[in-house]
Amino acid sequence: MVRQRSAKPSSAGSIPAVASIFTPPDFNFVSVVTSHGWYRLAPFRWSAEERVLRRNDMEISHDGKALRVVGNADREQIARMFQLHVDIGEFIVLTRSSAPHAWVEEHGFGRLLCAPTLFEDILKIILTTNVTWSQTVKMAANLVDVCGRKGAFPTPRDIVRFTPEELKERCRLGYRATAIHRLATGIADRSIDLDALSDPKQSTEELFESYLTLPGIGPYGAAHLLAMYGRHDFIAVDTEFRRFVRDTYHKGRKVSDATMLRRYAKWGRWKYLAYWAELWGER
DNA sequence: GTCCAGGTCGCGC
DNA sequence: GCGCGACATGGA
Repeated sequence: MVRQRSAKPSSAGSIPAVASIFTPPDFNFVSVVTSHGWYRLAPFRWSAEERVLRRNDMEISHDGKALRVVGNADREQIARMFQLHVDIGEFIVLTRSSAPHAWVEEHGFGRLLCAPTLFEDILKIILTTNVTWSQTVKMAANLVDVCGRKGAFPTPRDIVRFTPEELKERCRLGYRATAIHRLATGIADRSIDLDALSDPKQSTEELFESYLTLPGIGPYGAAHLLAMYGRHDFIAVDTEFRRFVRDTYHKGRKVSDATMLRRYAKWGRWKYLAYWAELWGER
C-alpha cells in the first residue's frame, strides 16, 4: 500500500507537468466545453462550479488568456480538443446579421469540444446512433471501465483484446459492438489509416466520402466528424435536427429533409454550426 | 406488448 | 440511385 502522506507527489509518478497554452481572442472556455454533449461522456468530467474539465490524466482550466493544463499536456491533443486551430471568424461575422444568432459572438460560441484522438470521436459518434443519450453515457463509461487502462479511453489495441461478443455483453454496446470491433481491428492491422483518411489537403466533400468508408459511420456520423474537424458544410441530419426544424419553422408539420436543409444553404460552409447554434440557443 | 432513440447496413428493384 | 427491414439495448 501507499504510505505516502505528504502533500508532495508520490515518487512513483512524476511531478505533474503544468502547461500554459494560449487561446485565440474569441475563445471561450466554458462555451467550448459545453458546446455539445462530449463533456458528459467518460473519461471527460466537468465541474461547472470549478470550471475545470478533467480526464483520467489531465485537468484543464482557463485563466482568460490561456488553457492551464495539469498532467499529460500533449499540445497537439489539447489543440484538437479545443479546436484551437479552427478559424471561426467568418462564421462570427455572419452571425451579426442573423437575429437568432445575435448572442453567438458575445457568448463565444463556435468551437466544439473534441476528444484528444479521432478514434475516440469516431467511437463516441457511433455510440450516439440510434440510442437515447442516457445509453450513450453508459456505453462510454463501460468502454472506459472494461477496456480502458487506468481510466483512459481505450485505444484500438485495448479494444481488440476483446471479441465483438464480449464487447457487446460487457459494455452493453448492442449491435454497435461489431462496427467498433471492426474499426479497432482495422486500425490495429493498419488496413484503416485514420491519418490518411483525414488528410487536411482533401476537400470537405472528399473528407466526407472518406469518413463514410468507416464501419458504423454513415452520413450522420461523417457530417459529425467533419464538424469535429471544424468543417460545417454538411449538417448531420438526425431525429434531433428534424425535430428542431419541424417545431421551430414548420409548426410541427412534416417536411422533407431537402426542405429542412435548404433553410441553412445561405450559411455556406457554416451550415451545421449555424443550426447547432440555433438548437443551443433554444436552451 | 409496442415504440423509439442525435442511424447504419445490405438487399432488391 | 432509392426504399425497406433488421439490428441490440433500455426506458416510456
